[in-house]
Amino acid sequence: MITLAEENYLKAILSISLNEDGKVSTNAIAHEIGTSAASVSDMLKKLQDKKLIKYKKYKGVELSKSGNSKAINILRKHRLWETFLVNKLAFDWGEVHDVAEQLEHIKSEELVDRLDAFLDFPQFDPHGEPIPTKDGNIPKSNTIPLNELNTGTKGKVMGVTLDETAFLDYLTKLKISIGTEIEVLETISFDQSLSIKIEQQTQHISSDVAKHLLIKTKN
Amino acid sequence: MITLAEENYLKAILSISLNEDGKVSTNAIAHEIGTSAASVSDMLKKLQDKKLIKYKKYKGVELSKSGNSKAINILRKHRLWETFLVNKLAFDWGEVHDVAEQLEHIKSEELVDRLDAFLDFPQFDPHGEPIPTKDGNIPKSNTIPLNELNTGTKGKVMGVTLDETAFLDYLTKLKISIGTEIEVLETISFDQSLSIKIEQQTQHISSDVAKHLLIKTKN
DNA sequence: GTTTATTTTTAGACATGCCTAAACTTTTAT
DNA sequence: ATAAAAGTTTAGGCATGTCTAAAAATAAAC
Repeated sequence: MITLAEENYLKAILSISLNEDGKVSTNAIAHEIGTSAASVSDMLKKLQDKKLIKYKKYKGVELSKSGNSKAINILRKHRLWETFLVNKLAFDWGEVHDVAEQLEHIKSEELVDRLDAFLDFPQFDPHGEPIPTKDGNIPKSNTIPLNELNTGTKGKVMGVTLDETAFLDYLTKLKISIGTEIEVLETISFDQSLSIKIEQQTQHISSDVAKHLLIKTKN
Repeated sequence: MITLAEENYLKAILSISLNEDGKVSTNAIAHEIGTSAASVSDMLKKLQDKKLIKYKKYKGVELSKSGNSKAINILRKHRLWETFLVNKLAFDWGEVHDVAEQLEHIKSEELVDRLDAFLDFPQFDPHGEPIPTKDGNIPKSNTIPLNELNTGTKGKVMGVTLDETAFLDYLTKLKISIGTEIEVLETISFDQSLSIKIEQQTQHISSDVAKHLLIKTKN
């Protein structure tokens, strides 16, 4: 039986792996989970014993085959529940993360399958993030982060890659949501910040914000 | 913060209180939860410290005001989730209990409110059991257990008061579900078993089964 | 009203998952 | 190439919630 804490570690390792390549460091996991490096070391030993990760002391960690499929399944459940909360219960996209963090640990394959069907087998969650399929595939969408767009390019916001209330609330303030049309007016080479046009208005955003916005360009 | 284990103890105490009156014994709780009396004793001390129960050593236990409202809220969540699973996800009524046992611990008042609205504020769950309202009221239905009906009486099954797979599967086999019309043909005084008519068929059931079937008589 | 049986509580242990402080590796800088 | 810095692991502790075995309190039986 896998515990709640173990599931959270697997999810954290997957989440870090998706953003950067190579082995995942103890500190990165500690930062992601909000715990001490010592606690992470403890847990890595346990996950190693259960063959959920590949781990050599001081050398970082990666998910094993079974650990990866478990982690992807948690991600799948998280994103399906977020979709449910927004599409069926009319939650705001900034409000759903914490509840989905709890719901993702409910154990019932039947429940997930039926929820998936109830939602009409969505491919992307309310933030535009791909929902892994039952067999572990992660749908690809041909989008690129806003900060990689050339000046003058127009496109549509297809998703965000950060699921934090503060970030999502800021987007709401900027009148940015899924589907919003954006044009890159200027990129400041000094700090990679961007001037963009949203609904006839000019806004200026940092590269930190831009890199978490997934854009589909018109071509 | 209330822990998962504490919630389960409160729920168990409430559940026992609803079936029999007077203080709840340590053994009864141990039996309900499936743990040892020693563990129950330990936990009762903790619940006492948190003022969730009224407890004197060796003298049994009852819920405090705040403990009662917390327990009723868990019951409310359990029954709302069961309703969701059956009405929206098309689960069978015998399959939902274990999943609802997990879902009932999700912490979000907003979620419960929205779920309630999404389900159109149901008063009874799929087993016919009353769903406590947000303010803690438990709706009454004018039903009586089948074993208390007089011979010759006709009525309709409005609910069951036992949420066990084996019991619910047996009912399915007898073709008994919510709404089924039943007539009491004969009661055997020796063992209180009953002959009943269901959909033109005569069946014989034990008093153990009959007492868990809630009937609304035609009058 | 004792004695016996039952129920309940305490005592001592154990697993999980977290912590801080100290020790040990690896990496970086000079 | 060695010293300093950064990262990681171990050691020892603590809280939660469980267990078994033994002690204490209550209830039942004679």
